[in-house]
Amino acid sequence: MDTKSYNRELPTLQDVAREARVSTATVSRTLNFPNQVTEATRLRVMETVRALNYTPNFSARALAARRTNTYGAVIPTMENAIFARGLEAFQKVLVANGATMLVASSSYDPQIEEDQIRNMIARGADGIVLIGNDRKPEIYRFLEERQVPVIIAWTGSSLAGRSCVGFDNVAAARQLALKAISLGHRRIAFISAYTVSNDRARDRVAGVRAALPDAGLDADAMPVVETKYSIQCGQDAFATIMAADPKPTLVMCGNDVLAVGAIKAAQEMGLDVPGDVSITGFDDIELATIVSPALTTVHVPHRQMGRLAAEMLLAEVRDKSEPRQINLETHVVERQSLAAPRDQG
Amino acid sequence: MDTKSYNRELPTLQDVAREARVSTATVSRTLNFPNQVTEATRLRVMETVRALNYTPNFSARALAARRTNTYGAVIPTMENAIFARGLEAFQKVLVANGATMLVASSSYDPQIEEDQIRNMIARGADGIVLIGNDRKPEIYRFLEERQVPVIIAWTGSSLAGRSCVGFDNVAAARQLALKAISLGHRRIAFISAYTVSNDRARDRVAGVRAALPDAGLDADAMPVVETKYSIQCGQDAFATIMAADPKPTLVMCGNDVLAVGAIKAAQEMGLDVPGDVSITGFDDIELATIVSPALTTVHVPHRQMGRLAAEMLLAEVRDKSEPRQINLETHVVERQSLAAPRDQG
DNA sequence: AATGCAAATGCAAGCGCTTACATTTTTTGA
DNA sequence: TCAAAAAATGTAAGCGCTTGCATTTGCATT
Repeated sequence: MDTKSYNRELPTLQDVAREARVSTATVSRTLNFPNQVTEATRLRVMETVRALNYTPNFSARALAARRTNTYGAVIPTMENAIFARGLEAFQKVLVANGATMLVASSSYDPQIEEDQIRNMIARGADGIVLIGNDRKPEIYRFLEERQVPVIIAWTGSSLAGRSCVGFDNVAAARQLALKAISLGHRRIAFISAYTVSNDRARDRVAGVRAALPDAGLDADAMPVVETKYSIQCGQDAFATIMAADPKPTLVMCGNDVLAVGAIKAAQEMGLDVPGDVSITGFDDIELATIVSPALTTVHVPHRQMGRLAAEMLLAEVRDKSEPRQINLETHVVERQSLAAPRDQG
Repeated sequence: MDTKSYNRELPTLQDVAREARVSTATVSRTLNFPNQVTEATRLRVMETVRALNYTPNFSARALAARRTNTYGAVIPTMENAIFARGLEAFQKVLVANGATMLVASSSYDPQIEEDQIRNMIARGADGIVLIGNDRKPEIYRFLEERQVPVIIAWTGSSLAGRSCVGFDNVAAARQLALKAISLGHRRIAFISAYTVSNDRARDRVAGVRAALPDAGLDADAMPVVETKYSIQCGQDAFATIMAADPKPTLVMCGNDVLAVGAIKAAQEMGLDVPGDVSITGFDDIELATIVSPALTTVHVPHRQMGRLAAEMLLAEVRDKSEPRQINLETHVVERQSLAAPRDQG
């Protein structure tokens, strides 16, 4: 026998059992349900565990227990701080409960998202967090078939009694639009992320549209440019929008990243923000306070969503608790990028 | 028997084997080594797989094969875009190779980092990426014992022949400092992250110190304030530093986030940047171009590091390739926050 | 047609753990 | 003090897959 590789073999639960002179069942129980075991046994087993430097093999545990203690999150991108923070909070709760997080990003691509979801399930995720409602029904069917608890985040309402934790994108966008209207804005344009398979983006546009009739405006007349989420795209979209005549007095953006791009573009065009044109964002990430003028935007409770998503998931898996729908508050954060229009044409 | 739960049972490899009239070994081979199997068999098996909607159970696979096809990354924080981007690139390569990423963040806390590392290993990560060299020797011993390949990222040099992919923090910081010195700066202060158990932070300070003698300055005389990485902390640290007399003409920062805080603080104090005081960053994240004045900083190849880390890890695990040490280039990005000092006192 | 060899397939033993059920030990209370 | 109940422990059957080795099949060669 090869001594070297022999030495490399990791101790198993069997080894611990033999050494501690108990059965493997007792070792397992000591590790998983310490109070089902006499104190004397527990001490002896734990001592052996330490002595052998034993660590349980999670694959074996998962296979036997039919549970991985792993929870997945499939997010659109890690590059936007808003998701990064949600994740950080999500992870914190999981770790505090002895669970592990699996992360994957889909780059806003439905096909990649589907692959990632299936992959996570194949890897035995006990539960999963997804962003937004929009995806093929068969994915939901698949998830139900596998009986994997799902939490839809970033939206306050979901269909079919699915759990969700988020906020009302329509209402939030509407609220911001109403504020702008009350300041006197009448020519409003919108830079949105692509709305196909992105209900959050769609809802935000819809929210602004919903506010327009209050000011006697035609909701359908609002110019909307759709693009990808990036600063550069925001810049380009802004240029497109400002080519119109008459120009809008306010350009609302689907998120802060686009808004930062818009501000940059405006400044490059020699326009004063908010003097010549107002710009608003959505999310309230750190960027919003850094850019100059600071962004008037909607504050989204990212950390809270991450934390609650983890708690709900754990509750559903461990305590078999019922699905819940949590709708959090958002609020408009007023900074400098939105002001009354100079000419109220 | 409960029909419902019976129906819920997922098909196993056994089921596929029975249905396709082959042994389980053949199904396994069809899935893992398709070219070891006749085309006829392969087609029949794959057809059955589809018909039964079979998905392999990763825990069982991992247990039997002694490999999880999972790779871990333990990073200080997800909230800094620089790590988020590295991760995104890391994941992309893994996914393209049929592997999965496990992520954990340590909040710059060595104890949490250690726990996370052990946890990832317990979960059977086939390889792991860590940021920087600084950690207890026993962690490295543990990793060696388990024979888990490790890649140290964010630094171009590592001890004991360990793999690394990164850049020379000392040289990069020195280069930036030299540029500042050539502009005429003599009173330089530094805002650093805590340097305990953070070799990158230490190296950056050391790099600036190394540049000072060139200008006939005393390296040890440079004021250094250590703090946590956050905009707020950068602001506070800047205030502390500017309380000195004479004030520095240049405040260099350990990363862009701190630098943005410093710029904010300067502006709140009514100081013009770079007129009254120059400020530099490190990392070159998006923030650096958004803040006004835009940051002069060191560009760090985050995406490339993430990509290479994944490739190296896969190579070490799958092809048993030897550890490599990759030292990437960095370069100074000149923007507006660094200029010649007004008074060359 | 017989032979030899390589390729394809099958057999069955685990991988390291959990857990239903059986057995033993301890506790309880009359 | 002793039987019954409760608590602790043990037994052993898997969980769903991979893989070394044995067997069968197909094909080229003689």
